[in-house]
Amino acid sequence: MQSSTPAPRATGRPRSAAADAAILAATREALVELGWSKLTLSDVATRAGVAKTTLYRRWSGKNELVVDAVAELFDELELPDRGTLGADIEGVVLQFAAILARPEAKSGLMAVVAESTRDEALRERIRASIVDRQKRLVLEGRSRAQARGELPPETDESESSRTVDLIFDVVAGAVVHRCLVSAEPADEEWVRSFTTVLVAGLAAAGNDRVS
Amino acid sequence: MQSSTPAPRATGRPRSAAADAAILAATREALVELGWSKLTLSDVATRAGVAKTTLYRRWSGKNELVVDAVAELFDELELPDRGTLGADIEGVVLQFAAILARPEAKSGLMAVVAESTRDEALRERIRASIVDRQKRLVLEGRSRAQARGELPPETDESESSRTVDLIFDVVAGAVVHRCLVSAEPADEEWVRSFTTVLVAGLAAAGNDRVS
Amino acid sequence: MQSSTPAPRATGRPRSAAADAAILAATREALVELGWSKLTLSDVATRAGVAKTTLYRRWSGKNELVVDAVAELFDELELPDRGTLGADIEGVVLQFAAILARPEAKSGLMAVVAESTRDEALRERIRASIVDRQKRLVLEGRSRAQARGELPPETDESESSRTVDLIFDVVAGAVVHRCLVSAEPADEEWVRSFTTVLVAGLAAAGNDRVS
Amino acid sequence: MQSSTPAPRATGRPRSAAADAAILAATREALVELGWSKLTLSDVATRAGVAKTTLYRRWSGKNELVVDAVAELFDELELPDRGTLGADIEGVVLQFAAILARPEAKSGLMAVVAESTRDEALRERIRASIVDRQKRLVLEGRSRAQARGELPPETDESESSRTVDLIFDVVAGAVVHRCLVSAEPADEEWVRSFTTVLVAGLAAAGNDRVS
DNA sequence: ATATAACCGAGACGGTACGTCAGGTCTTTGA
DNA sequence: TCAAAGACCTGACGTACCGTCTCGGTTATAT
Repeated sequence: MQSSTPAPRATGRPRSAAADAAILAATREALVELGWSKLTLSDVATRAGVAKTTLYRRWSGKNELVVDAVAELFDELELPDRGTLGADIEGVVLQFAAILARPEAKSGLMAVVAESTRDEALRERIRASIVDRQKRLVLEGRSRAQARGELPPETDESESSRTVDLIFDVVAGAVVHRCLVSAEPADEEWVRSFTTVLVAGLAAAGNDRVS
Repeated sequence: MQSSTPAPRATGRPRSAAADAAILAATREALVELGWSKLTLSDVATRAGVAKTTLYRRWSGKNELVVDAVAELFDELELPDRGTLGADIEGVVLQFAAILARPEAKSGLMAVVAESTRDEALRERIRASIVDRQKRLVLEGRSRAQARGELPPETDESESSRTVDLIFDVVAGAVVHRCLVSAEPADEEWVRSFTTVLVAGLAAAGNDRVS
Repeated sequence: MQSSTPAPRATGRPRSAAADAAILAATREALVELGWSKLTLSDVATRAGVAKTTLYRRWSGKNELVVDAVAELFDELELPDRGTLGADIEGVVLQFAAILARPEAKSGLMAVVAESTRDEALRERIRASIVDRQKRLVLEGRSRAQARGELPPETDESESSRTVDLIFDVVAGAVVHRCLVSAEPADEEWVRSFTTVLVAGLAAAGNDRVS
Repeated sequence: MQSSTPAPRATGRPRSAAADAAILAATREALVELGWSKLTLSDVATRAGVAKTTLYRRWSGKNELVVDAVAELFDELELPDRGTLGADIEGVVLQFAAILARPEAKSGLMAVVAESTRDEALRERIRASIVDRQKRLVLEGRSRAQARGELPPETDESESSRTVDLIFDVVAGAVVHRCLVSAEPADEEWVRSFTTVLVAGLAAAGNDRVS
């Protein structure tokens, strides 16, 4: 996850593979109990049964560690085929909201995003590990909708890319804002209202574009 | 701003009014230069030409201070009448994006939101100082649109409130996500695309509701 | 002991006087239990009931702290008047040996001397706090011996100073070597033998000089 | 030097003999550059082109290693026959002072002596490798002086042994104190003064004893 | 005018976490 | 079996910031 083994090193004791998993799990556990700002790397090391130096050998700091720990949470997202675009969106938004309801995601995600405003490398890491990784859901949803005839096929590639980005910003932004800032549950009712607006908007905007 | 002076205190030296402003300004300055995580209260006190104790006498900690410092930034938002609902939204969204482009807002806002996931009182403070305070823009925009006949009038009060919240989550969430997570500029092109989708969605959803 | 209050500081909370004494006592205690190399400043701070920062605010490091802690041990040396030069020397050498027999002196003194071989400032501190401070004993002993007619009066000042230094090197060096390197007790028998040689040597060398 | 290989080991790869010399030389080099307290075994291993494990296989720790590295320095001492007891002593004292002027001796010797105050085994190692090894010089000097008639022959064996120890403590102690504590050069003038006192003291004390 | 009371600056205080470093041990590949 | 490499755990390092406290001193109102 964190580094693609730049030098394969033929000699010396190899790094423990188990340590990585233990550290990430311990990080999530600490996020749940303490939140991001009270999470300390010493504590994570202790929970993982690992020395602090081992932790620093693999991650350069708290932010990078938390990104990796949180990123794993979002990999369980998937887009089940529910028959219509609206239903598909509702399904994935509910999953997304469920993940954001977990304290390790809430506290960790926003904190690293905040940090990333002053750290270009961190922003890239977040984008690579979390954001771009989940855009697959938008792409897949659109393909299905196009196959069903709910949305018109793509004509312009850069236009297509911009639309994916826009949808992602709207969906992810709205859900995050609902869950973290408004601090209201993104329950079925809210998700249905939101999806209604979104699908209608997409359809109208799509028709505008092609017409 | 911070607390409504529970006991008015008739005697003793009154608190310096100038100090409050100096501290908030120093806080924003420090946010620009250092970002949230490297901002220290000692440093803010020094910048403001004030003792640390003076600072702690007025704010209980870093989070509360930053909320107040950031909240002032959003008070300059206004909704100029541009003739149509879409143009009004575009105008306010551009203003919002301009504020979010400033480093003191970026770094500070997300950080306190992250902290608020584990601090109920802080969340309330954010809501009172920032979120609810700006919902006026949504309310005013809707009134104008209804007066122009772009949106149907309200019938159900709780339904109305839910819609305001939804719109706020969508607008604020999308812009924040665009600016901070995607880290792309919310320029006129993006804002136009976003507004198109939003207005179409609202119109369609509104028609659904009244029909 | 450590600093002669360069700036009397009119403002701010004054430093606790009790802390200094507690820290030096704790340092000696730790020297007894752990020895120099296993003594840690964290441990000293804990023993003294003081924060580590308080300790670092007053001493720049382990070496300086130990010098001050050990220096106090030697202040109890005195030169009782026993009637003859030889008896006076025996008396003070026995006292010196008694101090060197204490573990806090043994371990601490040699360690800081070793460190001082690479630290000019530390060497000066040792000289000022310990060595020069105890040369008073040599001076006083010589005065008495001269008053009794056991030694001839001084004629050349720089010669006089060199002689004091030589005697100090011989006395301190021999006792330290006996106690720490040879690790044999500097008991009455050894002290008598040593004093015999020294007094005879001084008398003969003195006679050489004046004759 | 360090241990007499208790089991000669008939099988497996034999230990590199060159490594021992390289390690001791690297240790002295590191003592010169860094001093005892900043010398690290990792660094010594790197300098010697050897793995840390190889080093630990041969020495149990830093102290033992430094004792062996320093001990070799003193083996070059010898007692040239200059015709009189005083001249012989002057010669060897000047050699001793020259060795102590070298940084690897200064820093290393005192440090291990300091450590030895809390480590019986280390004290024995120092005594065996350094102290007792150089007492040969005192013995040889006395023999010559007796042959020349400068000192009376021995009568009592234990008395003889005590005298050798006393002389060694006085000579070694004074020179060490002069060089390391007083930090003044043990130049020819100082050595002459010291020798004058010592020889006169020995002669007078010896006459006392036999008379 | 003179208490009284809360304010102010400065800075020391007891803590906690930081990120680094050295000490020794263990685990790998290779000679 | 030893050697080299390097990851491992432990624990101390010296620094920085936290939030509290103790000073000497300054403004206000309330007598």
